[in-house]
Amino acid sequence: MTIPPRRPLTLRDVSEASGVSEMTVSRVLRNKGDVSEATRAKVRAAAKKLGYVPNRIAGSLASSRVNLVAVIIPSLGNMVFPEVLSGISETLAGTGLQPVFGVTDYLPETEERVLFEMLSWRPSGVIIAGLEHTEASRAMLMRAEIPVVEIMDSDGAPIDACVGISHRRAGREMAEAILREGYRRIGFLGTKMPADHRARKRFEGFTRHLARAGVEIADQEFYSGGSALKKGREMTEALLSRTPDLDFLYFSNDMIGAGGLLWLLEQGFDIPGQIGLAGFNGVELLDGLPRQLATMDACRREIGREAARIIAARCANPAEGGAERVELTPLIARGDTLRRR
Amino acid sequence: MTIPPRRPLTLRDVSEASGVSEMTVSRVLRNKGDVSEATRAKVRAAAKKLGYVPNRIAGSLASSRVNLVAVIIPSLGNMVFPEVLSGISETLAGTGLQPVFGVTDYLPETEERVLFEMLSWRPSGVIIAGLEHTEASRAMLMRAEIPVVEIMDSDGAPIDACVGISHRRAGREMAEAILREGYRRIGFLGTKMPADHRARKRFEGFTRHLARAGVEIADQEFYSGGSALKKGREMTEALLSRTPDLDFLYFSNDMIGAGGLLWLLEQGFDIPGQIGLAGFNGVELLDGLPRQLATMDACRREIGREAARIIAARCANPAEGGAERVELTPLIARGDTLRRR
DNA sequence: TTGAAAGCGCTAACAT
DNA sequence: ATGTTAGCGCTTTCAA
Repeated sequence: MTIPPRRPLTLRDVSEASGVSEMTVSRVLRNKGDVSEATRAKVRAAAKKLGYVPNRIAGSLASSRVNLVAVIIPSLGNMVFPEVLSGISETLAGTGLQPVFGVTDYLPETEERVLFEMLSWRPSGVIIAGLEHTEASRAMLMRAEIPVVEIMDSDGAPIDACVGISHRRAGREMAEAILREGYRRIGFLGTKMPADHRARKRFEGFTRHLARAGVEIADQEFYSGGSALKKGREMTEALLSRTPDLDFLYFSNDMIGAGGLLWLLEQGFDIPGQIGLAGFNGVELLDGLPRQLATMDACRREIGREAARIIAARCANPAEGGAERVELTPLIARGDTLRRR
Repeated sequence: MTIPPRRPLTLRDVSEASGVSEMTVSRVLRNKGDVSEATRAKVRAAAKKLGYVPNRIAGSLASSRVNLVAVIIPSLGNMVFPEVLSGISETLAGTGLQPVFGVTDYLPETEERVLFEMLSWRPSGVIIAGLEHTEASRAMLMRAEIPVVEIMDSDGAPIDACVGISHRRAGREMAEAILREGYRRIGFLGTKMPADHRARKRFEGFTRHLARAGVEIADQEFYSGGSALKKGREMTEALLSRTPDLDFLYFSNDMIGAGGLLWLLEQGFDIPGQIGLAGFNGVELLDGLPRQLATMDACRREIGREAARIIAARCANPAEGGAERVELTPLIARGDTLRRR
């Protein structure tokens, strides 16, 4: 019985154990170059027996190739980002590339720090949420000379590639749909998050279209922190007790929309006759509600997939392929809460 | 105006731009060793102006120190793991350590692959969900000579440290509480996931205690995939139409419990008189439901914090500190759905 | 307080 | 098909 070493194993250990040169061992373990079947078998056996785990730090330094893709998102707290991440993992799975996640909490300075931290590992690409970054962050991304895909949003000027939806347009289309159904006394419920640029843009697109039709938001309510479902209830109650004649509530996300819906149903409101509702995101959760909340699909998984596809393609062939711009089209799902006519 | 270089900047570039030796530049950027204030300033200015991002691959190879902590979890799809991750990030934030997440989809072979992948980056520690792993995974973890914390579960033999709750006990305590309230015709609703060992253990603890009291599960229903809220509804309906005399439903997670609760309320059931309900996890979402579902807090954030604390401590002082075992105590929250008496 | 030399564990490029 | 050599960009160690 051999005594297990106190230090991590190296190629040399496998080389000695198998009687094959380090270089050939390296080739076998990477499936690179021609190695006879006999040698491969010897090496594989030795590596397995020893429990050798290659040192990618050394490998990456030597080859100046890193199989990591940095993925930077604002939050894990709501269900929107996990789905984007799934789309990314799923698509990257077959490519040898590995996603590494970083979370910014919607703070630009944190984003900057996380980005610096990740770039210091010299990843093969970056997928980052949003188009708004600090000057320093933009500078880092531009200097990095690697594919960068900004996701979720297409209203603005991307650094490189971009996959997302237009939130201004999403807001506008929802406004159109609401007006078309004949609603006029419209309330808005959202988050108190100046740094959530996508929510802000939806709001802008929404109010702008209303204004064009001569309609103004009749009342609004904002929240931060806590259970979104509960906040949705509370805000809805507050809004309606202050402005009882509202005939429509536009929620900036489905979770608060669901809370509002539950509360209104309990109170015996006639939906969508007396009051209509809409949220945003198209989360799976809505399927289980007593009524189908109207919403707009944010194409989350699709965005993840596309972004990963772009990164993978650029990594496989760095020469070709310019800065792709993919604008996805989110469709309104009218559900049961947006059909007055 | 200088022409930006086509290759990533190195220490040497900063050295040349600042007129300070590479070694001293390295010291400044790491805040290590004594360097005069004047030199520091020169170096900092040069690094900032050039937009230098250190190469951690080279740094880690040279120092054989890596600031990464591998975090391996089964899924991001439900809200249980994101909260664990938050606890970890939060606690690691001040330590210079950086979490890197990997997802296994509840597949042992995927776990093995992800683990291998992560260990090849020579992380400073591993946090991994569960106590059940393949032989190869266990072997890798043991050879790695780094702190390993298995989380979420304490029913079993950990490889090294361990932070979690006893799911058998959680199941047993819920059974006790249900029986104590006088319920006897009990239905169980859960997931079709043989690899979800924690759900399995809760189920075992639950049925075992019932058996001791001479009670058997009257009926059960399992699901996989889809919106958990919706599945909760559907399963509840199916179960009650098959076995109408049930007086209690134990759901293996809060999301399906919430679905069941909503359906029962719509049908006009008297809760908790006619039928009682309980879930598991203590998710924030429950706060916004029309009634407070009884549940058991799985201490998710706390588990993340503790695990991170252990890793950080062991990294700071590798000598001392054996394999800590932390068993947290999940408390029953009776809510509105578990109080017949 | 600063610098020079050696080498971390691997792989590219070039032998053989 | 296999081996040899020379680094990758940084930090450790030792010297000045």
